[in-house]
Amino acid sequence: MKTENSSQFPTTRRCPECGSNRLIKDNECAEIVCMACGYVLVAKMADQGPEWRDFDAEQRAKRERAGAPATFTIHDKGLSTTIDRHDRDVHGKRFPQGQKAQIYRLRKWHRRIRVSNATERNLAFALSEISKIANNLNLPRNILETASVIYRKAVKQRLVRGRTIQGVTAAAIYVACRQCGVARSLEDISQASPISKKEVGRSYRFLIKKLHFYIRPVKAGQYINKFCNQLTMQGEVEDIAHRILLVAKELKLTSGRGPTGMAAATSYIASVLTGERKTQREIAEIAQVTEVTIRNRYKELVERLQFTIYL
DNA sequence: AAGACGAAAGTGGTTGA
DNA sequence: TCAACAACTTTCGTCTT
Repeated sequence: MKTENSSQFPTTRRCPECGSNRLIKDNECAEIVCMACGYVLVAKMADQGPEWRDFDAEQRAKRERAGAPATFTIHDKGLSTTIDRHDRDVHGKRFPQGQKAQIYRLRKWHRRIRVSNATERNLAFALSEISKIANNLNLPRNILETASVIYRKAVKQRLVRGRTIQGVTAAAIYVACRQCGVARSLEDISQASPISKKEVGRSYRFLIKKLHFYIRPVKAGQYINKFCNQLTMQGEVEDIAHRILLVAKELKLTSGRGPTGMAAATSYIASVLTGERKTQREIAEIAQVTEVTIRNRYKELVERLQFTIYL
């Protein structure tokens, strides 16, 4: 089972499958997984903690002082002041009649000004869209924040002009996933939004080009984590799949091959080797590749690995 | 009957002229 | 812009368990 970037999940919850309380939160895959049997309690969870961390009491005091953490997911970064509805001053005294009307007018204009110009309206709409998609995919908070920052950059550089806000928001989410190493495909994103896969891809390429982002290709290893979890396979299977992948890399069998196909094939071999057999179809469905691709990778691997496998 | 295998033709993306 | 190309998909018949 993966350990780096994973943390013991501090909870009294137990695995419904085996009853173990050894649950880990895998931030990379955004999942809560049982260490004992590999059961996925929450596939694609939402991170509910604050996005800042404190390392000592002093830091905590400093940060808590400011109230809610500043967030990029609300168009004014959540820092807006509102004039409340109770017609009382700071001392709790009621306003005199004349002042009441004045306060009412102030409140009205304040509300109007908050979402005033076109850019602000655009942001307000887009950021709610981002939240919607992230919620649909149950993505952790940091992805939401990252996507929001990316969208703000896009707006700032006037990149949204001429394309749909929803298209750009979907692309921003995808960029955020890639940047944070969370394996989510264009397909996943397009299913969680009203945008087609093609359009998300187009906006994505446009964004990384204009914003000069460098996105590392998704590693097959990230997909192994995802697939093994979704197939609820033992940690051991995942571990063996990783080892097979490592050998495959050394033998230069991975270059030019799709990472999903590679991950699917290694997961398949690992499942066969451990006796926890999954069918090619099952894996193909999760990995969104065809059985034929799994077979092709599998064939190449077995041909070259038969003398190197020492599992 | 389900799963695995593989051939053949088709598709979409990348690369280089 | 276009052709060549490799990877991948779809389809379908056959073999194996």
